Amino acid sequence: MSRVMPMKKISAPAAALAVIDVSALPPHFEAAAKEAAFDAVWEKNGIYQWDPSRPRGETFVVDTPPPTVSGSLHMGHVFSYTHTDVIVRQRRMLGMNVFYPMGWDDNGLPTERRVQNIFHVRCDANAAYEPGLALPRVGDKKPTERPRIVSRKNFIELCAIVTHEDEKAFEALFRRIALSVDWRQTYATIDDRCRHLAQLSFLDLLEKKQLANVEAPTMWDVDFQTALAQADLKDVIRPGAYHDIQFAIEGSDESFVISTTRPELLPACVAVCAHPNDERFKKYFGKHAITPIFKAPVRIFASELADPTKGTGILMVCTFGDATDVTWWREQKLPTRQILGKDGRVKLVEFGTETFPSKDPLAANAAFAPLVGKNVTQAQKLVVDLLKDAAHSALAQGGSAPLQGEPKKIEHPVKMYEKGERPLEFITTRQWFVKLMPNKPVLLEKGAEVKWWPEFMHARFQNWTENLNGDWCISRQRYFGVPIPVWYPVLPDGATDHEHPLFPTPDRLPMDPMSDAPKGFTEAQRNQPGGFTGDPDVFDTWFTSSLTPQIGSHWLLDPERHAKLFPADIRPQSHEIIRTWAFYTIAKAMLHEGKVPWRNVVISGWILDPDRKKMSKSEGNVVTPMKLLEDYTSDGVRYWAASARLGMDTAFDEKVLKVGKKLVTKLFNAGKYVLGQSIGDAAIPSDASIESLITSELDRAMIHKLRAVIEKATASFAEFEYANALMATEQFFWSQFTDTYLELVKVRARGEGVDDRDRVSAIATLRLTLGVLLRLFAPVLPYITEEVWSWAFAEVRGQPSIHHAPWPTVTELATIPRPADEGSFDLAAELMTAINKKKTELGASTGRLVKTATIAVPEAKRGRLEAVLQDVLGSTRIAEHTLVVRATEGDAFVIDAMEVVPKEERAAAEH
RNA sequence: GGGCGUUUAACUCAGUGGUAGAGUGCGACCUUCACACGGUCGAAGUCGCAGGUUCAAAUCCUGCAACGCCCACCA
Repeated sequence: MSRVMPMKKISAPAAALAVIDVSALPPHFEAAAKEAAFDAVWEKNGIYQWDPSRPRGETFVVDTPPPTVSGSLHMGHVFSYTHTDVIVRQRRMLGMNVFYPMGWDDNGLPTERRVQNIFHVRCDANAAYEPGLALPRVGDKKPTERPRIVSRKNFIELCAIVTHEDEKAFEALFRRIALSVDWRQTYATIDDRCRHLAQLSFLDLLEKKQLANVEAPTMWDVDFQTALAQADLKDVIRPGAYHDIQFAIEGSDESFVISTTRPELLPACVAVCAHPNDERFKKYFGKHAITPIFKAPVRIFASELADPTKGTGILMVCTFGDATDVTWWREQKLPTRQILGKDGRVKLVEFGTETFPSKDPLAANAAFAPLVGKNVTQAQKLVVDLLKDAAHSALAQGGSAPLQGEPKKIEHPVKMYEKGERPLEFITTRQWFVKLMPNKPVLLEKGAEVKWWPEFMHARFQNWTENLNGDWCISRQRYFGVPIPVWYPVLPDGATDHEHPLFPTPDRLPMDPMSDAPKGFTEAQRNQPGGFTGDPDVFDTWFTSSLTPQIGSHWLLDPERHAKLFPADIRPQSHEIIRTWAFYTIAKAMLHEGKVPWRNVVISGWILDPDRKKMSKSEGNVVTPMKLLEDYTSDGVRYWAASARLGMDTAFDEKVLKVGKKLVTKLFNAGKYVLGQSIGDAAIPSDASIESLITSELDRAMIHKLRAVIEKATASFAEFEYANALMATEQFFWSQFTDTYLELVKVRARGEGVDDRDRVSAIATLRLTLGVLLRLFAPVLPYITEEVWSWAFAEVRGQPSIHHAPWPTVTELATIPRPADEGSFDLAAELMTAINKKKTELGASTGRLVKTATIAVPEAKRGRLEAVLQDVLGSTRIAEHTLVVRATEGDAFVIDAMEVVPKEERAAAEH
């Protein structure tokens, strides 16, 4: 149904200037109703759909970040997703075939944790599957009984229930904020296609010899009981204490003191180490030391890595206290004395054996026995107590207590899993690794091939890549994830043969080695001597997430589609996951195809709360979006997001939302005014174009300023600086268009005392400018611009949705002659301001009629003023005027005298 | 310890060599025929600090400080 009123005699330009029935419009923009209605229309008309038939060159591919479906969205999501959408909408208007998919990251520990809490369950991979198991939700109160044990399959089903609900809620919000996603192009990181592609990725890396399966000390979280990669870590400053412990030199009565923060690892001590140039300890290198309590002989060696200024300058190497211990263990080929189990508790070991030698096994075992089963904190207390006992001195001849003095409290950084609560341990386990260390130079090269916006974010990538200190551990001992597609033969003696893993052929993917049998075996042979066993692990979630460009393009599953969608054009993301998501995605694309995954990385900043802290769920300072969307409209919220420049952290500020809402209202009203202006009885040649009707100097001068805005906005968008484009457009719209131009031409548009030609020129200019401004605003304000567009432009221009209308160009305006004087518009505005100022000084409103005014005009402006003077006098309602040409200060207009119509006379004068 | 970013009006932020800007807030005035979810006018800043380059510096260089982020080897 059209809002455009029927015209009597329709010519092309007359139709373009058709009047809308203003009285049919509501007094205000009914945002909530319109948002829902437009979403439905856009969906029905498929205006955000990617067209696979168009060539790559016309396509704009987005590698959308799949949000972690974690229950609720906050303003941080709205913020960064809007940035992407604004860019995408502008590219679509440029005529590009946009591929804008949406994914859901439902893999991983956060989901597991939530499911455990929601249903109060724990997963046991060995538990039997219970078909049709339905469990109640436990709610918020902490249940007292133990969690119910469920099988891996049941657990995954519960995860699916929870994530699916979350996806619905996310989609609803994303639609509300008008993300122009092609909702046919969705995926979840646990779905068949993603599992398929992740497993294909694994097989491809295997074929390219970029994988390793090794048993080695690995960073381990004792709570989650899984291996971790460097990127999963955070440093946390924690309290600790230096414990000074006396060691003896074997076969002498000499001793030295080491300083350690981890005395509980004393039984795991395998060596002692100092700097090669350290005169204090030079004499000991090559000899053996004896540990206190356990009386283990350990090598004393020299290493550049030892810092003579730290502690006492000499330190104990344990298996494993930290990453340096691992380095020394490897370089020095030290023995392994693992005392911590996967659960982070001390496990039973026996002293006086080859692995745990001791000069006094009886005493050592007696001292060790109470430690068994204790966690690190408890064990430390017990060991410290033992060290206070002189009987445990390392010295053969006996001595004082091994612990010298009181422990010295310190604060030091400790490596922890980013989602964990206890420090990591290094525990020897068998894991799969992707080789990164040998590929560092190529990775840096690829990182430089990608354009980073803002550019300085590239430094983060370089920094991280240069400092990488290990390969990528991709196996996780979890349940909810993509299974690693591997089996191992079980030898006749029942041992697992890790040296000869069995892999599925690609045609069997996606698969789960825990329920599928390898070729040549039957399910009955699972875990039997001479049979096989499945790898129970799943991939690191980043192993799948790092394939998002390939997931969108279907990669090996559809090479033709892949060629059209890979590499992507932009990867939008936030800066804290450069080391993970950006890094791993670059690594995968490089390892698989020697390519970069995308041409541009566009980095959004963070939303900070008013105290400038990152807004995050764990901080409890989250502002929920729904209320704000209701109060300020989606466009208002999007305005706020689009006001922040790329990469800049922004404090959340409701004032900016308010400004956004005001802009929406202003567009509604300005649109209503412009489209309600009638040309009256003016006759328009039927062969005239709307551009050719623009004949007045002021109008041409206004159009000329509009050209500059189009150029500025277009250039800004090319560099993803949507905020600059918005600012330029907004500034022009508000101060030049509504506050100035609209006021200057109102009288002329009404046809008061002017000829038809000038009246039509004003209306044509209003229309044309509104049409351009709406399109310039459309990427940021999709709802209000679509609304105003629908009143007339949609029909007149034959472009039903503004979001498929062409982005404005100066070429559109090429047929409109330049103004005789480019300064005409500013000159008119300047005089209007001077008159308004005078009225304000007189206490009169700007709309008050002026009987007479005497205006001092500087000589230089006199001639130039001629062409726009009538518009100024009309808009300022000056009935009689006298121009006095004279010099003024700063060549400004000066109102020498003004007589306004008194209030009481006004009513009479008006009619 | 290394790197990056930020520092401009009360607040949120533009401004990369040429007379300090916007919006909000504040003050005064204005029921005006698109809009009071409005309009007009106004007050308000040693551009973090100290040096330097230049005819000229918020802008370029050097140093420092505060705040934030990323990274680093937990003895």
